[in-house]
Amino acid sequence: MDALPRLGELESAVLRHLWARGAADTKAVHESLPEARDIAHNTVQSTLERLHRKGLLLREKVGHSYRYAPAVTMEAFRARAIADAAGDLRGAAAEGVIAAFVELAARADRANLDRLSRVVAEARARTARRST
Amino acid sequence: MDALPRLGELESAVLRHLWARGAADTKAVHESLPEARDIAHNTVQSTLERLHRKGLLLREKVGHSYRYAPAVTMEAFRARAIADAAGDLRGAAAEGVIAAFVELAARADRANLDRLSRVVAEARARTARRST
DNA sequence: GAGCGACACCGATTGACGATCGGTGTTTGG
DNA sequence: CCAAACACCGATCGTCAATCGGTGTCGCTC
Repeated sequence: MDALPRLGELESAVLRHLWARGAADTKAVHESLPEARDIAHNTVQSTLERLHRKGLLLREKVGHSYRYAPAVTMEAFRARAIADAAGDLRGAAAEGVIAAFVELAARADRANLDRLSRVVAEARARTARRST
Repeated sequence: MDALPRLGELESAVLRHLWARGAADTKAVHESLPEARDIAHNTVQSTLERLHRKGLLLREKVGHSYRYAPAVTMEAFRARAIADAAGDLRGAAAEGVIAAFVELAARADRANLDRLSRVVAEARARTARRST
């Protein structure tokens, strides 16, 4: 699992759009971009290509144009971004990072403490079953 | 709390060094850099200046040179980086991000499940006390 | 089957920004 | 007062995203 490539503004916007609305071709993406962005069709296409080259989009020929779809879910992407930001998660070094994350999550939404408990329990159950 | 500025390779290395060894002047930082990095004194100085401009380093005149020190702790920096990477952690959107993070942490080190449980419990205790 | 329209692909340009120094001026210690 | 040490300015280079224009190709329509 490589580190995530750096994304530009437009790249992020396009990716967000595809996560929100699912697969789309260049034209659809172009038209759905905020009016503020007065961009040529070509520019959007270049961006889709770049994201495809970076492995963040899958594409499939439909008719004679391409249909692009996210190669990773938004959740997986976020998780990798967090992992990159967090650095080493092994050993004692993980302690501070985990504390920081829990603190942040809890501050954003108290319900996240419950979500964390539940998810941790599920992960434990899964691991236990696998190791049985 | 602004978003963190993007850091280059050398910038990160310098910052890491200052976190590890504490405050230092240009010469000390330069000399402590990996031998592999055959860099001019000037280059290190420019980098220190850039980090200072970005608000990541404090500096104080000592004699006629500067002594640089981190403006934020490594933990605080990491926490902000994670916050930037995680995006919205409120409401249902948090669910996936949390699941992804736990999955990642558990895969890196099984002990992280225990760390998570403990940290979550502590956070809960803290919150409960505060809201009492 | 020729022509047109829709697209993809390639290459060029521009603008940020980090890395890297050289040169110049100033400050400090002897 | 002089020389070494150092900060600061400005220039260059490399990388990379954003942005298009031009060209080639494929499919559909008379």
